[in-house]
Amino acid sequence: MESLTITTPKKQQAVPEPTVRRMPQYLHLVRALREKGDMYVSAPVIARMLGLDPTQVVKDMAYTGVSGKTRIGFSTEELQLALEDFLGYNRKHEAFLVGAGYLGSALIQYQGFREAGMKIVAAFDTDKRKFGTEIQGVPVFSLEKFRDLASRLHISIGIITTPAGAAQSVADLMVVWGIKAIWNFAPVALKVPDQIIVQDTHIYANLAVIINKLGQQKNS
Amino acid sequence: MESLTITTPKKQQAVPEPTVRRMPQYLHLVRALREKGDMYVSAPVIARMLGLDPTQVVKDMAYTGVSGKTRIGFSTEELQLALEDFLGYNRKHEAFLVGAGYLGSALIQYQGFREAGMKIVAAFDTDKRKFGTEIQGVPVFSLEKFRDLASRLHISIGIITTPAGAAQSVADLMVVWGIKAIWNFAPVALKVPDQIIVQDTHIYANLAVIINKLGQQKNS
DNA sequence: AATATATAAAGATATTTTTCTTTATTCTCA
DNA sequence: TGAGAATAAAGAAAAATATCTTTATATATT
Ligand SMILES: NC(=O)c1ccc[n+]([C@@H]2O[C@H](COP(=O)([O-])OP(=O)(O)OC[C@H]3O[C@@H](n4cnc5c(N)ncnc54)[C@H](O)[C@@H]3O)[C@@H](O)[C@H]2O)c1
Ligand SMILES: NC(=O)c1ccc[n+]([C@@H]2O[C@H](COP(=O)([O-])OP(=O)(O)OC[C@H]3O[C@@H](n4cnc5c(N)ncnc54)[C@H](O)[C@@H]3O)[C@@H](O)[C@H]2O)c1
Repeated sequence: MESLTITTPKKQQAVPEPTVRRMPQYLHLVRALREKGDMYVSAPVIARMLGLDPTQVVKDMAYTGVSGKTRIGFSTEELQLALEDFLGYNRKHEAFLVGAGYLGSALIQYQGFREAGMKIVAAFDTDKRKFGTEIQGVPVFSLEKFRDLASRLHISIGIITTPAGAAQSVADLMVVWGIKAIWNFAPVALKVPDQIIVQDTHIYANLAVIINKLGQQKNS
Repeated sequence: MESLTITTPKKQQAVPEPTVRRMPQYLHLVRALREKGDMYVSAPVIARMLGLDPTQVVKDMAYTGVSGKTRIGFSTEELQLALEDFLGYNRKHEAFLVGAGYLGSALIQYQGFREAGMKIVAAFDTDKRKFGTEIQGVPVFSLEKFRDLASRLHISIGIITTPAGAAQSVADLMVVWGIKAIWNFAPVALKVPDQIIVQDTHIYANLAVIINKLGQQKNS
């Protein structure tokens, strides 16, 4: 099978993940600068504001395709457009969220995602009392409805904010319904087919880092 | 100043951050295994269940101080205790949360943190309507009260879930009040003194990774 | 117009993290 | 009791990432 393909298809650029993770920060900053009226910004300035290494900023900027002017910096307008394009803020991805609890509600309500390329169009739960309700205009359905809706609409992202015990079965469902990427907030390792993108957001992990550093500081 | 110290103090072990971030996953798994009645678990088994490399699991386990038995694996009881100790789940850290909105409420309500070494003891906001209310038994105060309470209690962690615009000023306050670590959920880069630990949880970054991967998949 | 300077960009190096190899132990099963 | 097999542990190699260095360019200043 492998030997039949001419070469590995090679994703078009393969931007390093740490770079991708920094992109939203750049965009946030550049938007603020433009609102302030700044026409240009240099990599060293960006670096200082975000606490990064200047050359790293230059390297990251290279991935946006924007070329800076020596001694002037990058055009903020050009940068903003390039970053928005890079992050896919134009082509809107639609998402389903399963588990309309506290965290799920926070995500649904959050305006930021709308202008960030993702729109949560429906939520699902197993709690009867939530059926038919709305969270910021987003309807909450019974999980039974999921199949029907997902096949009709073109939903690419599935968000899991159910308790840990239910996460795997929800993921299995999402795979069946044709979801392309799963954004998982439950503290479990999901098992899904290779082609499905899984992004875990383990809030615990961040807490662990904090507590570990606190402990280190104490014993030094 | 530097030249006076014999050598760099060298934190006692300096566990790699990726290792620290995996520790909660291990603990979650080991707890589940113990409940199931398993007395031992081997690194390869853990690796398979969490989708990790077996030798990486072995290396991570080494940091807990637990020694495994050849052909048997690690004692689940020993592992659980060691992981809990490593993650500081025993010595309880107390935290203040500022910004009792949607996300803040979700964090406060979340039971998981209580058994994870951190207890949110009070929340603060600028919205008058929230003063005097409680979220799952955690009182919400005016931000004015912050100083007074923080100095009396021994609060080591400050959680910021305010809008981005208010985050820096809240961080400044936290520094003044003697907070040791800041857990920041607002999408901004905080400027604080060196000795203050800052952990950013930029939910945007995860979304960026998903959308980037979706885009790559499409163009391949 | 000439010079000094800040900058982008490309290349090289260093560091961190993961994966691969090897070795030795000890438990299981014949 | 002994051969075989699965494993932990330590070391080496590889990969990914971040930092440092150099070079060339364009711009503001004199
Ligand atoms: N709240 C936080 O701050 C936080 C932090 C870290 C991790 N998490 C994780 O996020 C997840 C949700 O946390 P939460 O605090 O919002 O919990 P929650 O109890 O408020 O919400 C869970 C929701 O999922 C629904 N649900 C349960 N089983 C379901 C199923 N099989 N299908 C569909 N819906 C189902 C419940 O009815 C409920 O509405 C948990 O896995 C938790 O570990 C939350
Ligand atoms: N909700 C999410 O899913 C999500 C996702 C990513 C990032 N965030 C970030 O988390 C933060 C909070 O988001 P949210 O959705 O909970 O917003 P929210 O509006 O629900 O909550 C913000 C709260 O902060 C309070 N506040 C405002 N200014 C304050 C100040 N100076 N001091 C103290 N309190 C103040 C408000 O009264 C409000 O209660 C934002 O910075 C947002 O960008 C949220």
